[in-house]
Amino acid sequence: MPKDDINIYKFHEKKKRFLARERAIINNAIRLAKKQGIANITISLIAKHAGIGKGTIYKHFISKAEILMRILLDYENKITASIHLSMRAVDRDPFAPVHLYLKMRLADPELDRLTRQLEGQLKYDIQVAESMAQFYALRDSNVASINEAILLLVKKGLLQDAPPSHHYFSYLALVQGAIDLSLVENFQLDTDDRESFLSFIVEIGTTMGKTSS
Amino acid sequence: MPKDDINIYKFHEKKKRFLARERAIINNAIRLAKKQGIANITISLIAKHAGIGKGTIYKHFISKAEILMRILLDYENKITASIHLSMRAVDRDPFAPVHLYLKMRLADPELDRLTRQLEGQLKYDIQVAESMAQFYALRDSNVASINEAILLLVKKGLLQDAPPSHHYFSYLALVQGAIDLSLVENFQLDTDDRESFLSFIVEIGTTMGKTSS
Amino acid sequence: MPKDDINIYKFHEKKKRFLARERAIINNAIRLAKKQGIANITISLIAKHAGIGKGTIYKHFISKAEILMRILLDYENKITASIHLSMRAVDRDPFAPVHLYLKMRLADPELDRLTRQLEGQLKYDIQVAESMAQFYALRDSNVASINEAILLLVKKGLLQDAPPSHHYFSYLALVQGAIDLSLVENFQLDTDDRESFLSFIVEIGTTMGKTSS
Amino acid sequence: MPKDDINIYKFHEKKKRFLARERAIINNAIRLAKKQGIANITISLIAKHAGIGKGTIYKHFISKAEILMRILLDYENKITASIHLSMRAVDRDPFAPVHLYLKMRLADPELDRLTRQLEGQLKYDIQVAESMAQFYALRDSNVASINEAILLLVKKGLLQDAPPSHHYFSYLALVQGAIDLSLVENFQLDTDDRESFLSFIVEIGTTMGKTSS
DNA sequence: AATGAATGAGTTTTCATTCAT
DNA sequence: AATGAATGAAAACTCATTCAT
Repeated sequence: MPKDDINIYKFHEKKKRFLARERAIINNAIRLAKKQGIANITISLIAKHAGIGKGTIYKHFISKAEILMRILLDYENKITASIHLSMRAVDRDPFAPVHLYLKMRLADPELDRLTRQLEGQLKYDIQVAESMAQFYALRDSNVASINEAILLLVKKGLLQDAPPSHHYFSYLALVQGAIDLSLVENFQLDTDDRESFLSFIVEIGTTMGKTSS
Repeated sequence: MPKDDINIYKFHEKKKRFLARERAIINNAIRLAKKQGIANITISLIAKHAGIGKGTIYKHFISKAEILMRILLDYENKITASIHLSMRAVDRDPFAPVHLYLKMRLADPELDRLTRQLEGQLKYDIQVAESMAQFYALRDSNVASINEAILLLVKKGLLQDAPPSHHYFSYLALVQGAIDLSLVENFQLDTDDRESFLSFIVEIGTTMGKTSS
Repeated sequence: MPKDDINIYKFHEKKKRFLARERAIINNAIRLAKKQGIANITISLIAKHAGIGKGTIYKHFISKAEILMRILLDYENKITASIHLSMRAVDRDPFAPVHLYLKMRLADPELDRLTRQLEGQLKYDIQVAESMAQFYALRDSNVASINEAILLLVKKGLLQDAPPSHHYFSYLALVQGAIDLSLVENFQLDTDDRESFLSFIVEIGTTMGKTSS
Repeated sequence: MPKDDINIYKFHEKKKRFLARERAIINNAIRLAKKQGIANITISLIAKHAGIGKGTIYKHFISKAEILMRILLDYENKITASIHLSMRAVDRDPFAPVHLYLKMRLADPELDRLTRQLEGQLKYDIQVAESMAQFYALRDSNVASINEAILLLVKKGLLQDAPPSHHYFSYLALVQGAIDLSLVENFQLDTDDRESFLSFIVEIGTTMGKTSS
């Protein structure tokens, strides 16, 4: 192997390791926040669980808020990507965007709830104001996409004629509530129950408001 | 007025002022937590907003966690009282407990959400473990009461025959989700919309699953 | 009873109660300090145990340090009085001052040790600097008295001819050490042992250095 | 120097500096406690005098009580080590353990007294209960060792036949008392006097109770 | 005169962030 | 580039002292 190739190879290896570490930070932050609450995680803790030094985290993120912000953005980005993907299938299945959106949100209920808590916390943090604006823009666009998809369903006579926001909000309320509910301890939902309960909600969510034609 | 009566009067005045301050602490804690997130409130801040000294707060609560705990318990107690009251009206209106419960939860959506966040945080705090157990007991009893009321409705043929928990969870999911949703900024719900949206949810909530007889 | 006499009586009653309260404060402060260490007593605690309000304590003492100071001074005063008394008996029993002094110190070992700790603490407190000076003057005079008594014993040939301070210091070292020792837990001295041990020390103390004539 | 060796060297350097800082914390805590009383030292003060930040102290000790505890344990450990060492010399000099023990205790009278005050304070601190148990175990073993040495002396006819605890307690009483005495200001002992006084006490201590053979 | 609620200065402790190695 | 020891701002909490009743 020529020397340059070796260097390029090494460079890519390095980059890969760097990115892997970044993921490790995020993933452990998420895991710990899920397990013991946002209020109880520290940079030290994340570093230890990610198997790296505390200082290294600051090579990847300029602040703790930035990490939390990143979790929020990653989540919304993933949903955005999924919506865009489903848009292409809208001809074959007009329900695809709505359906996929609901599925995405319910796929990891703990993460979904975590992000809502994060949003509530970071909203007041001037440090990440810019990223927050970006996040809101992203979500607005997602809402707009969903509304657009709903409008299409109404036009096709597949949904009752009502403002899209009505439909959207109803879905969302049910889904979001179901998520929170499924996560509260002491509600005697064992793992099986929880899964079936969430499936049941998806079912209701995707038929709610459908014209009975 | 005899001297003793004056003293009794003064004593009650003092007690009243003491309790008023306690309320001021709680209310300001709630107000601030609603406004800027649980993560961003401090004892100093609460004291300043309640117009009292930092030390005074510790005459009423032994720790910060105790204040948060109190908010949680007060809320659940209020709901408990309301349920017990509605139980008496169950002969005239079998839907009363369910209906009142939903109304209570939706009466102050921000507070409702706050309590759920508090629950998530205090769950891991050994300091208030005992109070937490008390809270869970309280809630369990409330859930049991609602389930009982639902069972009655099923027996009377007013609700579909399904496990009470199914009905209860569905209500809850919708209500809770609607609360969170109504509170998220950028969802372009102005005050009027929000009110009508929540009324709409109560409507759905109390008819959902009703037999079409 | 004439009105004036009633008033005088009342006045004395009041004064008596006032003084009793003062004693209650001091005694409880001592009791608590003995029981749980100087570092762990608060004004609130003393007030509660004395059965009075916190504020009342400040009618008697201008500060917490003043209370501690008072304990110190009371103790030294008591010793002073005792020495002065024994001085009168010096003709009949030339050992009386020395003997009584040692007995006084060993009468309440816990209190004796407490006062030595107090001295170590109050020494640095500017607030009570004046009282501290008074305390030191008192003690100096006591030391002088004892030395004088020792000198007499030497002159009478009842003690070895050595500087009085030598004798005094030896007594003191033994006594003080015995006190501390008798108070340290884990030294397996039950109450009986302790009493006999302290008596043994008095014995040694009063014979140490005696001429064997 | 090979790269690895450099790293090992650096690692040791770091570790050494870390330990040096720990010593600096302890030593300054001791110095300040001696100078102005335990009651008057704060973490801030220790940090300032050790030339480090407040937070750094908490890298070494989990609480203030832990620092004080450490002083206590260090002292008792040092004595333990010394006793064990002297045990080996017991054949040549049967008085060695007793003598060395007395010398150790008198070597730094201020520290000795400080530790006794610390013991009195930490006894009531639940936070360090475990370490306190360790401390008591250590001391019990030391007392046992000394008693053993005394028993040997009695058997050899070098000490009067009395329970070892009698001898031990007498030594201790004298030594401890001498320490406290030598530290009390206003007892007009200048540095020279103090030294000679303590030597005199060691002298008495090691001959006290000796059979006059 | 007695009280104890109120106070805030001062303390301990935490933890995000920096930076020398 | 990675580290973790060091930092100090900021938080929770304590308690001697004040003062209105």
